[in-house]
Amino acid sequence: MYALVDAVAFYASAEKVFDPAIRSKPVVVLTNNDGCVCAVCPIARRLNIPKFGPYFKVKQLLEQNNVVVRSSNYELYANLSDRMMSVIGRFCDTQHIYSIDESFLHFSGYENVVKDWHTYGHLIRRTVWRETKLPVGVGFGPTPTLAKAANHAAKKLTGFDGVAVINDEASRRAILQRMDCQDVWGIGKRLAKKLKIMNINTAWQLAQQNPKTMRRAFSVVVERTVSELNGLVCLNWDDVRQDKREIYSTRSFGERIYEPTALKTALINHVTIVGKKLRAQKSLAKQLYIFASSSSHEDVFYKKSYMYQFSMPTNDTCVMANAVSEVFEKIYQPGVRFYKCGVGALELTAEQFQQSDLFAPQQDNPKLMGCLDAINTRYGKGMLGLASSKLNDRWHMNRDFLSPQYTTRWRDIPKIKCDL
DNA sequence: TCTGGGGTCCTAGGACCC
DNA sequence: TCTGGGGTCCTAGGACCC
Repeated sequence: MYALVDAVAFYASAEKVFDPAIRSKPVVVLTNNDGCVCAVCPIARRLNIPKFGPYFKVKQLLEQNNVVVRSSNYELYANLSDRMMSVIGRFCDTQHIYSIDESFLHFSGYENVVKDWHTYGHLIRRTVWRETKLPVGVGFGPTPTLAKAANHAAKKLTGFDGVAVINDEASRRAILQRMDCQDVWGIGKRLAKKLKIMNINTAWQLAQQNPKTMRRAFSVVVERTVSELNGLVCLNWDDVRQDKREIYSTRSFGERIYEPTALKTALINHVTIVGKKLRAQKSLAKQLYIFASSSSHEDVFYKKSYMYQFSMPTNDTCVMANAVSEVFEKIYQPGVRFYKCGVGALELTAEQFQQSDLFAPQQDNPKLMGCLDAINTRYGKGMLGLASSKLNDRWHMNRDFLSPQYTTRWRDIPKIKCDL
């Protein structure tokens, strides 16, 4: 049995944790630079605000309805996510954290431990709420895709109250018949449209298709989805949590930038993030993709990228920063209103298989990187970094509606007034 | 006045080579 | 006169997810 546990509108719910005054109000959270709406709490959902629609287009609607608007407070969300995940992890000995607010649980050998999945799901929900004040939905199913479907039912369909279980033919049918294809994990807008033409509208109808036919018509991914909907596990536990094959860090700027130093500083910061993620996964990159662009909404769209080949795979931030410096002139062009940039690590290999090269000019320094990571873990990120990442930080994001970092910054810790 | 997220995986198609 | 393959590498962009 698999379970998928995730938070209801996580970012919006996280904003409510330390601010009880807004718990009964409609709340939305914006993406980086306050660009789009990315989380809509259940109360605000009634206003039909499009998720990932640009903020400026719904600003008026939000104001008219007294919706509380917040910028993304990643420091807060990351910390609350850690707390939530550790509570959920107590309910199963194999947990896989799939995203900031979702985790899969794999129950193997629990037949005699858990008598009733509904009761167990409600226990998880109650415990997470009591200990973190975050509302979660819990879905159980015999495959990861069915657990996802049950989770969807738990949160979106009437009559489920936060927990749904697919554990026999009747429950599978009841839930899949009430779900659109597009609500199935792995079926997006485009595929749903094509399926509709074939007169496949509900998840149940999709499950009735022949997997081999679906493979021919679409891809192996759709074939697997259909099989999973029928209770055949295709995404095994190792697949679900296998290492990433690409690691990116990209970001748009708070304001357009023109200066080379500012752009270069931003790129070095991205390299720092990618390096850290690579080392966390114990991977090395053979290639580094480096790009910068103007806005795609601009009349003339400018984008330049460069694929850097390392002489041997690396996860050393200094080596990667040198690569950025080396190719920077090929990417920067004076006069361009730069809007976005980033780097990606590609062609990843495992650290344990590193082949050293006596004559390589490239100098990796794993000890230095280990020390860097240890210091930043201990004293907060950004405590120790490359000088070139601090030269000019005019490119920082806009976060006009930011809440305090209640749990990660001393001066933001909530104070309780006590008049005796 | 201006404003439009970020990450990962996959594939079609172009360029180049023999 | 008419015809002309296959592999590799790289890139841009599609598709999906949260």
